[in-house]
Amino acid sequence: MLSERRLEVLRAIVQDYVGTEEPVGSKALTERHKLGVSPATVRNDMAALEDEGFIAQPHTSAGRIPTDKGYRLFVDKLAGVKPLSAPERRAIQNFLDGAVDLDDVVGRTVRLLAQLTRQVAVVQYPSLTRSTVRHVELLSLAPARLMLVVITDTGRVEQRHVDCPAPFGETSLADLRARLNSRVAGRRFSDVPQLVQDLPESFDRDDQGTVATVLATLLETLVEESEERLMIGGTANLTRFGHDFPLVIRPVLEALEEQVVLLKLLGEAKDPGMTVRIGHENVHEGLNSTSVVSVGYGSGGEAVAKLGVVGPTRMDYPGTMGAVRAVARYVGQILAES
Amino acid sequence: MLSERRLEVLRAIVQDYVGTEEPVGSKALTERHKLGVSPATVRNDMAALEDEGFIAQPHTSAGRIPTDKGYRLFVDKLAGVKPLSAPERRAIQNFLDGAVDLDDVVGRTVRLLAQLTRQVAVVQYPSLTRSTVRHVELLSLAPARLMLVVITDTGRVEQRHVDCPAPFGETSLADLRARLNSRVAGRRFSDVPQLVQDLPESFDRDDQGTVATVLATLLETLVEESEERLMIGGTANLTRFGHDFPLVIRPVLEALEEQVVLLKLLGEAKDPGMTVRIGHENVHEGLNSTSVVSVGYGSGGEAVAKLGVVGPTRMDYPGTMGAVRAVARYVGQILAES
DNA sequence: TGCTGGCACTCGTACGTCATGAGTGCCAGA
DNA sequence: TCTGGCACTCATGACGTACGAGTGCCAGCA
Repeated sequence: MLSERRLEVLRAIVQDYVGTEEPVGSKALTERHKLGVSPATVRNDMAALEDEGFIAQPHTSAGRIPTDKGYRLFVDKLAGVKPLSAPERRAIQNFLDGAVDLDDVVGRTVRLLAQLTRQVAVVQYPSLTRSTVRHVELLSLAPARLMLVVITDTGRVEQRHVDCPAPFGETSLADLRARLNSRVAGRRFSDVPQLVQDLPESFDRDDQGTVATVLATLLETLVEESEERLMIGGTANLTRFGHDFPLVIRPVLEALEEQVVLLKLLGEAKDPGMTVRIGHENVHEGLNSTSVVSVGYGSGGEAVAKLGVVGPTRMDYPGTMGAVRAVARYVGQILAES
Repeated sequence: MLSERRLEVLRAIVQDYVGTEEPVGSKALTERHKLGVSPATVRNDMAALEDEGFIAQPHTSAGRIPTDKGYRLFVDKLAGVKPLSAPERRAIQNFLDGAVDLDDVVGRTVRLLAQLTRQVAVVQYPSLTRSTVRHVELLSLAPARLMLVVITDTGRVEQRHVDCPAPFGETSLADLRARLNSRVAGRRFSDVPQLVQDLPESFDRDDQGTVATVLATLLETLVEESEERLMIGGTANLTRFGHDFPLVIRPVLEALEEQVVLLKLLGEAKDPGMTVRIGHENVHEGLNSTSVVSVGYGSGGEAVAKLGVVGPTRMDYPGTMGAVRAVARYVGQILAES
């Protein structure tokens, strides 16, 4: 087990390195922190920390930098979550309050998060499957062509075209619309498949095909992965990655463009609270030199989606975690109000 | 006026520089192109081209690179638009045909354009004001709370909450919905303000306030600039900008994050055909080292929005212009079908 | 047993020198 | 008007050197 002081040394190394972006040596450490011991002692501690794999040397005669394992220990044991200041909190609320619709909420959230953390922000739209149905609308575009619009309690709107196997009258349409809504409105999306299962049977034979097609389209919109959407922002902050950034930035940008990768990234987080993935803990290779801080958010007690930031492993973890948590809370509030 | 051969020299310089990313000298030029004259002659031509401001030297003993003015001449006089190959065209069509809704169409278009041009792609959603209304839907969320959903012929869906000054009954709601649709369905959005102007008068006094509020919200969604949306992609291609890219990439990423800047960029293009803005021709400073190729697209004869790419001034103009034009055409087709 | 000062050693960085060669401008001659 | 020749410029890369930050180790001390 590492002694109290060695942990203190690790904390000091992480803090200094995050601040300066440069390997930190024993002398500089004793000067900037009141460790109460000499550089020589710190050197011994550093050697021990290096043996354990918490820090590393870029090259022989340089200072130490934390490894992923070192950051992990720092996040788990040595640092808390830094709460935002009151003015910051007020700014968040003011900024989010002006949103007019869901796209606007998500867009503002992304910008806010990117600005607060000075990193790349990722915000997932509220999941359909974890939301409840507010309304299902059916419109006739042509005799055998319908438009299906689904609206959730979180303000999300999805629409699909439906090509009917046979012409579908206005009365049948009104009928289907009414019955559909009476069954699913207010219910959770995940329950919809069962709730509508036997619906076609109660229609005229002529209309059964169309009803079945409509329902099939409805269920299609709920398929996991294809129903997920997200928005990213603050990519300009990638330029703050460090000196070696030309090599690092490309795979990160590529990863950020693949929705699938990002969804996995956010989805991986099984913990209902905040999740921090550091460097190689990220499965995706392109993100091996980044850390991801993510958390669920929701209008009620339950999370309907996730949001987070992607930054260099050398990031201000307490501050970032504080900002992510605070933003998630306010977004949840906004959604609940709408 | 520049002689025929000097123009030929400029064309050769542009082509070589775009290919190699390195300043091109007189000797290399005569070797790679059949100009029929010696390097010394080419040197004289180059000196003339430099006097006219079409090319420049990074430093004394280096080759020449085209200036913005040089590229401009190249685009205007020396190069055509390179049509895509048949397989490429087929690939475009196949890829776009799979889209399920407008978001999907725009998303696919962005990815396609980024992939074809290997540059950053920007696609604007069909403008509301230039589309026609397919349907307006009103839903009751609470006694004094409505949701307004607007659907366009291009498949775009916008929704807004409406807080009513007084409770609004189901029958009034159905009434308003029907009257609203009979007036505006199939009409152009830009005509909507006049078409609904006198609508409140025909309602009971109790409901007039609510009707007015609904109409105000409807008109709000049509306000220019706030109604515009767009999607970008292919930012990973920014890493192909060149050696000096760390300095260049940041302002570009920042510009790309500001919708306003991008909308201006696309909107600036007054020409109904393709527009090319080279380097400093872009008003926004961050984009001074980029070129923007943009073009309008639409379901009918008229453009409902624009799309384009942002890349280094040193880009393959004929190829890029060909790809942009082809994609715009196919997107127009897809929208017309939906 | 743990801390400290001292000391030799490593090695990345900065700097100055120098040779190389690509590329130019200019000029005289065809 | 084009061409070959020639002197000149200057960025680039290789090489050697000095510097200094930082380390590991050891002997001495509490």
